[in-house]
Amino acid sequence: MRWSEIGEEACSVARTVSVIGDRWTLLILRDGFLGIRRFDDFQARLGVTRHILADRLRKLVAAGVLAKTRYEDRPARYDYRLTPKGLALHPVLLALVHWGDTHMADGKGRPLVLRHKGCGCDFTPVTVCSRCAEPIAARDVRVRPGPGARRAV
Amino acid sequence: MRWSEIGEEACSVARTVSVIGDRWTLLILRDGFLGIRRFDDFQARLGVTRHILADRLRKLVAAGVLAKTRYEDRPARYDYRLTPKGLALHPVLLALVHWGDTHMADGKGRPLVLRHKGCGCDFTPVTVCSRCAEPIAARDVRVRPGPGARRAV
DNA sequence: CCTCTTGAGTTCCAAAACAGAACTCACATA
DNA sequence: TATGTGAGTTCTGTTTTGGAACTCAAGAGG
Repeated sequence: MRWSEIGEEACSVARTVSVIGDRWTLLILRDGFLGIRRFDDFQARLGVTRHILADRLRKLVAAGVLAKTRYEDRPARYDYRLTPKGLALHPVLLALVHWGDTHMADGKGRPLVLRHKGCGCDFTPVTVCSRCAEPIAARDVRVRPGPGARRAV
Repeated sequence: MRWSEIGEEACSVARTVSVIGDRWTLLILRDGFLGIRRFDDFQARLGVTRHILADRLRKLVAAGVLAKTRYEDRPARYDYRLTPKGLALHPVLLALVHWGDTHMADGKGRPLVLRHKGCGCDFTPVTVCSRCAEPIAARDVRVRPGPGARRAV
């Protein structure tokens, strides 16, 4: 199967992966959430080649995750900022950060500390059930085919 | 920068991406959470070429996300199952599924429905603050360098 | 005994993606 | 006129994929 085909699968993970399932794309999003907007800033922070960066930004814009806006005329200058669809990826990034902090630590402590403005405390993200608000573990979830399924699980 | 170097960054996202930031790896994990364990089952479901699958499974085992166990002797047969470290990726997968359901839907409804055994209801995952239990939005989070940081954010 | 099947891979080749560096283009400043 | 900046594109050679066939060990069928 080709990369270009996986977005057509009847699976939300496959569709999501078709948009963000790339090392550079995930790092671009990380920097996007940290406030990076300009081409050269992404390039300098990521160390990605300019060619690949241009390609990934184009794809993220096409997917509606980033919006390219002209922030200056003469000379024309553009930046890339997260759309509402892009901002909705925040839980994904929080989950990645938390897993990395917990399972890929190097003994020097967390590279970043997250503070919740709502309560003023440093926090870690917790995934809970939308119905009962209890934390969810892998064993607590039963999966079954939904209306959009094409095959049995 | 090469793929092999990004795991050394002082960033939990980069370290996490160095392990799971690959289209096939994420789909392997998806199937792992759905109970797939054997080489040929992964291959048939994913449509990935066998040597890429062998490579990704090897890397996931090396990273401690999957464990390769002999489930039969004579002939020797092995399977791959999630370790506790791998099971800890569950929130990442839930976040990916939820984003795909919400933002990549094709109008046919959700491919999978998740039921929480704890309360017996179909649910969606919600990311909340570990301190105040309120849902977290991107705008509610302030990020600052932690003890493991190597540079200012 | 000989062939077929299953599970878990490995090997080979061509096609695609990538890294690194240099180059373009439009304007701005010294 | 020379230098710099932002946002890319082009060129070249190396890696990584995709696709298909092949290996190996053992059990099953005839």
